[in-house]
Amino acid sequence: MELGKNPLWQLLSEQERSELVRLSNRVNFENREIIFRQDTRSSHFMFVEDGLVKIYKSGKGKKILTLKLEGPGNFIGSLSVLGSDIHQYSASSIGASVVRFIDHDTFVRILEKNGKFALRILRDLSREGLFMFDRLISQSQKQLPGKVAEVILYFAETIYRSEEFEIPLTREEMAQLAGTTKESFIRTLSEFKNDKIIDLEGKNISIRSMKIIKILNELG
Amino acid sequence: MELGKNPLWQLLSEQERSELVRLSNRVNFENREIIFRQDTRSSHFMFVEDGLVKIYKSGKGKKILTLKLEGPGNFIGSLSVLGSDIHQYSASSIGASVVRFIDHDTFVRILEKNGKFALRILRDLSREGLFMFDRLISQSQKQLPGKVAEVILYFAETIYRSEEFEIPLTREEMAQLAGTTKESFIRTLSEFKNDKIIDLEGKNISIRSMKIIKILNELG
DNA sequence: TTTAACCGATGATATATCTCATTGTATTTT
DNA sequence: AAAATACAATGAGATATATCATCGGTTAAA
Repeated sequence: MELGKNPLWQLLSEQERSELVRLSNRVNFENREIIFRQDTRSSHFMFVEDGLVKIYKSGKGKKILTLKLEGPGNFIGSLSVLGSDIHQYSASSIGASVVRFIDHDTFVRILEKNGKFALRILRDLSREGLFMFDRLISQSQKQLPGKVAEVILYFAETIYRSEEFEIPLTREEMAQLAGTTKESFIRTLSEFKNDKIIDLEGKNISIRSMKIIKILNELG
Repeated sequence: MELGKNPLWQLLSEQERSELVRLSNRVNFENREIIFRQDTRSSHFMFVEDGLVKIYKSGKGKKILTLKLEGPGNFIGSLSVLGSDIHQYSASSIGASVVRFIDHDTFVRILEKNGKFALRILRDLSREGLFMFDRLISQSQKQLPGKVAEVILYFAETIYRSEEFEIPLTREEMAQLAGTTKESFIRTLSEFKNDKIIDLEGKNISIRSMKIIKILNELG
């Protein structure tokens, strides 16, 4: 997802776009490499051009909560860059990824000059915020089967758009995405398997009854 | 907090401001009156000019989660207006309040034309998003004493800026703000009272040991 | 190659919090 | 003024999930 191939960038003038390219740079990340770390200064807007990125927040103790996975064509960390000087969460690469780092001042200058573009970013950010709210509310209100079903559905519908996929995360990371412990997550996954709701073999999941998954997700 | 007295509006030209005033209207709400309801169409930007407004989301069953209370000088529901056509949560008045309703198209037109203003809104929205994330994460990770301490601190520091205040909510509403049940909330409040962390008399709370409250809030 | 660390899985136990029930008081409705 | 509803408080019991422990298998390090 090169800069320029995304409809988002169509809102920029040729000059703005070239300025953006000139004053930004692409960075390659390997599996599990950290892209930015919570509590450090946020100085750049970041745009995922390729790969998959994990956005997570570390709480008290060693508790980690994964907020979302972000694929190509999306900004990461914008909320922190705009709303705070300090990153409020961390990001790391899942597999190899490519991220474009855009200088803060450059981007802000363009936002100020180009209202249509700013409005577009505003809408994207709002949608992202609403999505995260729903996820966090799920984590505080749903119980285990609902949480696990939600994670499975997240991979099936949002990330891979397929009912069969290989998860690039460990069980513990999946648990962090669901807002529970790895033991509880594993147990519930096993129950899903025993109940023939999914096929499970290592990191490969195949949904056998999308209907039940959806019901569990809805019911909580 | 009249429109025009807020630094936010200084970013608008005289013409833009008068257009905004002309195409918007102030509405008075009484105690517990609903301002907008989840799952209805979101057509207006709303700006709290006076009073206090409760933002909440109803989940499965009759579970309600209160996201935040919003006072004068703040927008409500912008996330939904920008990121969705449908309100993703509800708002109701706590006590009497005054809300300015701003026509969607008018506001968007100004946002598009005035990048500085759009950027300002973008920053406000980001800050608001980050704040809500923290609250929701608290609700999913903290346990009772931490949750209750957080709510007390919220009133003391954000809403009233005083260590002594009268809460305009019932115990049940406070519980919804903490993300727990009314029984659990009441019990924990009583413990705080017995442990002489707070003085409690009906809806009047006075913090006796801010230090302990803060520790409980931090520790979760 | 041996050792160590990580990962997935499962059992036993502990515990925090929800649910249900009751009671008194305050507030609102009739 | 009486009845009905809402609210605050507290107890007993149920339950979901976290925590702790273990164990085989795999991967990475020494």
